Amino acid sequence: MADRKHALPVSRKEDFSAWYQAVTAGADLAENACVRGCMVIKPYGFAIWERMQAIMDAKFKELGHCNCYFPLLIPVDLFEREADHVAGFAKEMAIVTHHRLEQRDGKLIPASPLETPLAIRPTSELIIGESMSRWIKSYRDLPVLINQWCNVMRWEMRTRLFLRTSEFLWQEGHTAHETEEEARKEARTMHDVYYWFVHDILKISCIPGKKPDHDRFAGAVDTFSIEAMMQDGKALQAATSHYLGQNFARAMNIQFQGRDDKLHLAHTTSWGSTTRLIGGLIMVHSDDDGLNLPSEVAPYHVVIIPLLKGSDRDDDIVSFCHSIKRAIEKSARVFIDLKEAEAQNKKWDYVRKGVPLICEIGLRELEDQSVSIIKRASNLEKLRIPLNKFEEQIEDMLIEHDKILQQKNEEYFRENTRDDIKTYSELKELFETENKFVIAKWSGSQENVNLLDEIGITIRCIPRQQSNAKGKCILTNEDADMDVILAKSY
RNA sequence: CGGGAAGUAGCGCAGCCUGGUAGCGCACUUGCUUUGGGAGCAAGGGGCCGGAGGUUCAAAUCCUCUCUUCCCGACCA
Repeated sequence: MADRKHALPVSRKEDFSAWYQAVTAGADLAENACVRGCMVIKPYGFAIWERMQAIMDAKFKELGHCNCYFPLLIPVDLFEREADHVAGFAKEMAIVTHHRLEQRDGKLIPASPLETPLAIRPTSELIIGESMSRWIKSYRDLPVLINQWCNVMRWEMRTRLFLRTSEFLWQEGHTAHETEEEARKEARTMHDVYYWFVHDILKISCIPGKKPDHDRFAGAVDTFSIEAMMQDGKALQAATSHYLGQNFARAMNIQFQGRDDKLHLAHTTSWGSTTRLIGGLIMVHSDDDGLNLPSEVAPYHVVIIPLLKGSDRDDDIVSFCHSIKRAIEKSARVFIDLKEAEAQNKKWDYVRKGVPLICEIGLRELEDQSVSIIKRASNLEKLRIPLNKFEEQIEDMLIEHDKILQQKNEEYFRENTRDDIKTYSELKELFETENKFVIAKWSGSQENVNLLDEIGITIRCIPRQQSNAKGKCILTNEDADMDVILAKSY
């Protein structure tokens, strides 16, 4: 099919970055807003986010978390309480300093300065901790397990739709526990939840692991992440969970009276995942025809396009489309596109939108009660089957769709992961021409970590799954037995 | 925030050097034709050329400032 015309004007191979933008625009997911660094998430893109939310939210609740909502604005002096935390976020903080506009010479000028400037939340550990400190008196009040779905703002220098925008949507879970063990278990559990979501739901091959010390969340004791490989070989951090120790409890005075009658600081965690996951989906599963969506998060599983010719059979064709919808809607989200437009153009639009199964229904299908199907994940392979078979097979077809996406990505992941790079010079040489995931040994020493900076590589994580084999550190050549993943990252 | 490029109709671009009433392709509207694979012909609609200032009789075009986007760095989910 190499000679087939593709649905996008630019391929992954030609220009990955332009391709990414073409997929995003072609699927009508989002666009740049008139505000610097911010995006407008359009209906189809937001529908994907809503699917993600629904799935994760149900899982969080199943695990005992409750949703709530905290203010967008955080008094700046709260940040003075946690030194590492401020250090991490200060540079990208947006601050509200005034509360009033006045008109001067036809221009609006901020007028009344605030006594205490307010930060637009970059994350909510502090303001949630402030509440927790009042909620928690006794060990009987623990654990506190909460989550919020909201927006946050980080003033990034360089932005890209979904991957890095000044404002983005996310969920942030915050929990407080009686013991370190319990809090560590929570951070680990949520790390598992994210792995499940990214791997099992989004069908993205990824590595769960711990961040090296120099790359932890600002104020955390341990940070865990999910590292996924994009189709240009770069790593994308897909979700993180943190064990915060007693750092935030100390800063915000989250104390409780324990079983021993004494006062103790709580152990807290936080964990988050963002609309960046959509960027990850795009860069993992899309191809030169556009987006490709795993069924769990696809707004529509099946789109039916009637082929109408302005004849007296048109009504019959449309009713047949409704029969098809009724036959399969128990097992699939179905949309009949009745918009007056060229059927061919609609077809290519839905190809770009990554709809798993696109059905074209005209006179022929009406005559013999069959369905013509284009399988998005199988290089637009076409087949025609009787409606009753379609009804029987729809679930299997979606499972097959997901399997194809998963297998393609697994294969790519496998082919682009190297475990044979043993020395820094080999590493340097490799990354001069290619982007790969490299599994190598690291001593854990901060010494020579700057060598990685020089070649634009980072230690993505210390994978949870360790080989336990002995070897030499790729940076210092000392004996080392810890495996790490090295890669370029987004 | 440093280095580079670009902003002209919804999208992609030409025009700018050498100032003189704003163009092309796609998309959109209408009509006719076509019709199982991203249609053809014809007629239309849509832009004070990113914004502000300056030079000039006259600015899309020259000058200054500014905003935004894209690419390469640094920073980050």
